[in-house]
Amino acid sequence: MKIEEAKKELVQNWGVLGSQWGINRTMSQIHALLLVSEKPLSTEDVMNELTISRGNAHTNLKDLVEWGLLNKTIISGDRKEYFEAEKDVWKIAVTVAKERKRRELEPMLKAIQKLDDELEGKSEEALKFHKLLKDIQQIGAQADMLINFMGKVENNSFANKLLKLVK
Amino acid sequence: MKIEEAKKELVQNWGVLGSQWGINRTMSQIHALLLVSEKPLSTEDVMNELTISRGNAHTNLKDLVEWGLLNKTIISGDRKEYFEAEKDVWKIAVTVAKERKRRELEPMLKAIQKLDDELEGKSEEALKFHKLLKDIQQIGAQADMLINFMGKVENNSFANKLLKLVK
DNA sequence: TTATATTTTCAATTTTTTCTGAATTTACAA
DNA sequence: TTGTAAATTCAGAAAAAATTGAAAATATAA
Repeated sequence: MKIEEAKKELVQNWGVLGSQWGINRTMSQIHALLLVSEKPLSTEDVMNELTISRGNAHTNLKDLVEWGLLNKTIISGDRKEYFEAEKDVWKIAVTVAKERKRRELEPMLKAIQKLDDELEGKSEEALKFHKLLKDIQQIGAQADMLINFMGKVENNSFANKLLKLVK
Repeated sequence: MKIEEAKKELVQNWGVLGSQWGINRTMSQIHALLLVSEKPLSTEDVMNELTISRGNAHTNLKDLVEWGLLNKTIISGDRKEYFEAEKDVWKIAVTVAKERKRRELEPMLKAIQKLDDELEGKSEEALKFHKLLKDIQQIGAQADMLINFMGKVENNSFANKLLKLVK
């Protein structure tokens, strides 16, 4: 298989995976496209590569920058903006984990805390429900620790420690 | 806040979280409903609690059983099927992680393996792309180890080891 | 400045996903 | 068996999400 074809397939697969995990397919595809691109691409390049509209390309590029997965770059003598992706897959994983925690998990955990604070009654049912809320929070806290740890170490260091942990 | 109201809110929040992570909102809500329910519920109960149609309730209950998050139970002298949820939040987390890995991550990793196997050329570009594929696979392998480990230990044991790891 | 290239916005449209509800099938008690 | 309650299916409807494309705003080189 030619490299161009292989890259196209990766972009497709990445798009599918994203959509299964609640991330807009185009956004994942743009991310993959820039991940495999040797050089920064302009909005126009992205439009052409993925055959999508200007508005769509623009919105998703902007979102990816907000996620911290892309950077804007300037090419001197060129008026256009260019985008390039973080290429370190470990860093990408950490960034995505942190962002999803911040955007989606944390609001949920806050809501649970609020529920627990406001919960009335001392019935057995109330106690069970309280325990459920605490259990969910505990798992949230563990995920948090894990993500923080991931953010602090390099990939290989994480792999080593994980290996020891598993044994 | 009354317990019934608190439970309803949890069901709503759970639904939102699910939809953000690519899981149909109704499915998450049904799961939460059974998670906070003191007793098994029938399809009819679920329809009434969430004000959804029979078809919708049926399909999502079936899917939840396939995910391993619900069990069918029989109440003697009653012709209806009842459903009850696994209540151990740690086990739920492990089940969800395993299922998502099996259904979504593994197909992606297989596709990547295939791409790598079939990749032609020894150009610098090809080597870089090859490295990218390997890096993605490596992270997949780490996620796999982590999930397996989670499946083997209890929640508190995991928390302890994680704590040591982080230090 | 000014002309124009580029970016941004967003109402309307298209696509995808989810849901409904009635018809069909299946399972059970008598 | 037979009658009926419950489970299952699925075509069409509704809702939600994504996308388009053109108009407006902004930025830059000359």
